[in-house]
Amino acid sequence: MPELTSIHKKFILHWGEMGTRWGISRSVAQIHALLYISPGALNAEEIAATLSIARSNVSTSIKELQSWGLVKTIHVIGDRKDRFETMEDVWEMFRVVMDGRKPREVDPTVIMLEECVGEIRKSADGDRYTRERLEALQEFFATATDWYEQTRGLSISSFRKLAGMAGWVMKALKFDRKKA
Amino acid sequence: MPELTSIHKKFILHWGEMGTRWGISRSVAQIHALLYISPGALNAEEIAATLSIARSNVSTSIKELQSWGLVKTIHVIGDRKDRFETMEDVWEMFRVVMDGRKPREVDPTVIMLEECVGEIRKSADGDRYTRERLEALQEFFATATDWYEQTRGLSISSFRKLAGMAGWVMKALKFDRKKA
DNA sequence: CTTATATTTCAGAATATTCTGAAATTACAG
DNA sequence: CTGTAATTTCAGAATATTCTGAAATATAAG
Repeated sequence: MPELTSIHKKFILHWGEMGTRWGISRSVAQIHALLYISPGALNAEEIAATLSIARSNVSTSIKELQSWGLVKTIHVIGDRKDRFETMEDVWEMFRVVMDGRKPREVDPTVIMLEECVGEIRKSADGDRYTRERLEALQEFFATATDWYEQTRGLSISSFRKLAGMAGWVMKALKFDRKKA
Repeated sequence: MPELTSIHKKFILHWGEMGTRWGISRSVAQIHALLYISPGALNAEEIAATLSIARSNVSTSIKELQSWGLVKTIHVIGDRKDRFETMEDVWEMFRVVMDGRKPREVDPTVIMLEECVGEIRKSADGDRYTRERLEALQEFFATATDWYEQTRGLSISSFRKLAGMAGWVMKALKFDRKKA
């Protein structure tokens, strides 16, 4: 990406703002956006120059993106600089992000809930209401996790089909309910 | 919630931290957690005292939770203070959050992508690569939105069934692929 | 080994966000 | 009306996060 067109800028800036809403720093999200629309891998200097951010910031941000599995390093013979690229497939990108967030956010929450519910069960007085609420949360996370595991491997086209089925199932269930 | 048990504290603190990772301020998330495990509606003073935060902070945070549709005001005769409660059903809670985030985050992104792709199509040179990448994003958002609309109304039990079907579909599709 | 190039680290500056407390506003009982 | 309780607003303090630039470290060519 030698020169950014106004469209490139628009996309990168928007992606950066979206990032901040999801707990991702502007630089990290902007770099990801830039790599996403770059036909070839870019080196750190290019990224820094294109986005007008410090070289060191690129280093740190790239490391974070790599830790998420979103960016890979490319080596080109005759070029000592590392080059970076991200995946083209949005669906894979989404899965990678989910896979990255689950162990950092979902798993610790599930553990916390288990610990809390476990303690309530042990105690004599047994805070009934809290227990019910936390168990409801546990069920939610169990369902969500289960669902994610079941669908993780689906291609985008399979997923589209599944969405169609979901609509059908929903209608059928509503019909059942009316009958009952 | 007159006195918080250690379990209550554990849950509230964890929920608060999770909030910060998802772009929700600690106070807002903690108040939500507190209301979630409170058997009855609480007034602002009680919330402030229980969580050791400023009364004004409660006011602002409650307003934010209300703007998301996560908290409702309850009036009790003989009590001039507003009381607040949140929904018990986690599934509904999730849907409300999704419904709240979609117009603020997904819709503007979809519009941005439409604008960008529209401009590329108009221009003579037509940045092929960028166009492909942005169209891929559009497809992703279209599928996700479609899927969400189809499943929005499902109960948690229907959703569990759907997850089972998804597993089945995935296997079937893998089988097809091998045959082809 | 020396030197040039590339990358990382990290202290502190810049920035952004959240929170507080005081003042203003609103709501309503008497 | 008047006075009191409740709520909201908002300027600035407190805090947290992000970013920069310089120094340290690593890498490899000559």
